[in-house]
Amino acid sequence: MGKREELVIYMRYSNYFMPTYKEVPSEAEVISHQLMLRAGMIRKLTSGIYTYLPAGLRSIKKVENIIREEMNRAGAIELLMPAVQPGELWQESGRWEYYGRELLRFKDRHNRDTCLGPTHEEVITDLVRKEIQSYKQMPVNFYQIQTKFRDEIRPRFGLMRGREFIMKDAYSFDADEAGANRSYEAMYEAYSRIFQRCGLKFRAVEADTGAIGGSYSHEFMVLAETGEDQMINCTKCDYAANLERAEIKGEEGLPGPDNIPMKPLKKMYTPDIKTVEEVTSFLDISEDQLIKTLIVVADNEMVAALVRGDHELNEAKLKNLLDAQVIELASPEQVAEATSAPIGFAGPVDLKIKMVADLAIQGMKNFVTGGNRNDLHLKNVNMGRDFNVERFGDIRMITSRDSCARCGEEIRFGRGIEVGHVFKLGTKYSQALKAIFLDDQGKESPIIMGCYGIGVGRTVAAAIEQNHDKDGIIFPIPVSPFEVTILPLQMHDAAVVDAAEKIYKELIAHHIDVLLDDRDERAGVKFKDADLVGIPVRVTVGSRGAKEGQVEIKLRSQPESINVPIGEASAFVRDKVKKLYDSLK
RNA sequence: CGGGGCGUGGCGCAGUCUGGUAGCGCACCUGCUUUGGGAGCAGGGUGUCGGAGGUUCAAAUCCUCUCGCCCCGACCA
Repeated sequence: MGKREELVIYMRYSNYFMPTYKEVPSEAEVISHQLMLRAGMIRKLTSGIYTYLPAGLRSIKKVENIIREEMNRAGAIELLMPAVQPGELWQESGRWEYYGRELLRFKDRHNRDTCLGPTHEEVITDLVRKEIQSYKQMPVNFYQIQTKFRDEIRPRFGLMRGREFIMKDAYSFDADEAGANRSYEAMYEAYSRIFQRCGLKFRAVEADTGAIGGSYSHEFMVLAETGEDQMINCTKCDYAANLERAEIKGEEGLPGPDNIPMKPLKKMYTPDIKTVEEVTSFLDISEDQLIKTLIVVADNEMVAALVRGDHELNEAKLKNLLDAQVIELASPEQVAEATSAPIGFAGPVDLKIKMVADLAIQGMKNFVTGGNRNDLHLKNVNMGRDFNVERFGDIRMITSRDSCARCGEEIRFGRGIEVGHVFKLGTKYSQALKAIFLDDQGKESPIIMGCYGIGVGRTVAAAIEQNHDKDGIIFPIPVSPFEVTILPLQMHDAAVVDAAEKIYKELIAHHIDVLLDDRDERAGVKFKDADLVGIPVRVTVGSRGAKEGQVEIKLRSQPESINVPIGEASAFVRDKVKKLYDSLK
């Protein structure tokens, strides 16, 4: 940072703007949201849309700068794309229809379809197809830090899930698979460094690729109980995945022993018995002797998905297995149409639509299913004899009884906040938008892409979620709006004010971000605010100490404080600051 | 989009059922005292009761419509 002198005046609390709340605003549910409001970092304008107040903006900028440094170090090049985008491009990529209602669309004065960019694959690919023709121009990786807009169904948790938010997005372009993999690895490494430097406890987990599409991806999850995403990790090896993606591999996936004889099929009268619980208790069987038949609509085609009674369907996995764009559970009317029975009585026997089954079902014999007729279930149903499925696949949610898909050891469930996501996109967008290059043989191929996002505001929120106590935020120093705060407790005592000013000026001269709380407030108020905002290093200057030439230095993260002579305070503080940074390397 | 809830001073809320001059705490302003963990006393200002329409002698309160926000669900980086 340059121009330190200009900042000096702004770092006096009396000239600053950091309006704090004593009370918890009722609208805030999670701790990071409450604390950011209370600490005067953000204010809401409307649902999911926030103003970053000066202190909040400082934190945001700190994260942005860390991202910038690491992206640049990884060889990515910064640019800035427009927030407003022509619908035409989205129609060309096919996402105008598939992106859904989060894409905020409107018409300009010429009645042209227009949208606010929720992401920038289309725009960057359009740029690249116009500018890059040869393998010699690659690899290249462009990134930007920019405001995105996604018209979320339900914004919540402050900056954690806003509609308007700041995101770093990067897009890599390579001439071959090996290069694309290197680009991906470089971003994976950069992300690890970024979150490490932000002082976050995080984990990279394998993830589903979702609406953006593509072939391979990792999510960077900040570990937090209040996280919106569930994930699993192996207690032994380093396998970790989000719940949608978590693979299941076990002996149950193998065909069962052939020596269990098939019993004759039996019809069971089950009046108004619909749910798995009702059926199993009515027929006195365990849940794993039952097969659930779930009817879904995959790209307008009805498909039946079979999973064991005690298992849950994983729609993301099913979507991938079926290679579908959109998948949703069928409505009661659609279920009735497909099974000629109300919901609760669907079964695979004599079902006319496409059927796929979970791997866990392969070994099952003599199980119970719905009978495709009101109040009817079937007992002793067997695959092969009574019905056949088109294919088997891993289409269920992982459970705590499952073991690690890689090494077979125990897995653990946890929650996290997704702060970053890296995708290997492949050629999905380059093909759709015709971003073609000539290789060294003079042959045309689509460029191989990757895309890489980081939620900047979400990263700040996640840091707070992970670092706070009953008094407020305990900022990791790289993310804190200020590195140091000085509290002169008696503004009418010249010795106190002089000592505080002296230390303040010395720290400024040494390029430390310091906030001097020169308000004419009582000591308690200054302490409470300093704790609430979570500035990592606190210098307290009181009358008694000043008379003896001492000030008190305390870390926000530690309970104890230490007295230091006024003349040594600046050097002592700078050393503390350095150590706090060093601890995150 | 479905279900639930809430809109009363800057913030947190009471008052609404049972209509009758709009209140409390915090914050804010003035004065005095106080002064190392969100001070005390005294005085003061602060409201289109989300908006529109209706019922009524009279509406924050009852009725209709509408807007906004929050929570749960589906969905999603």
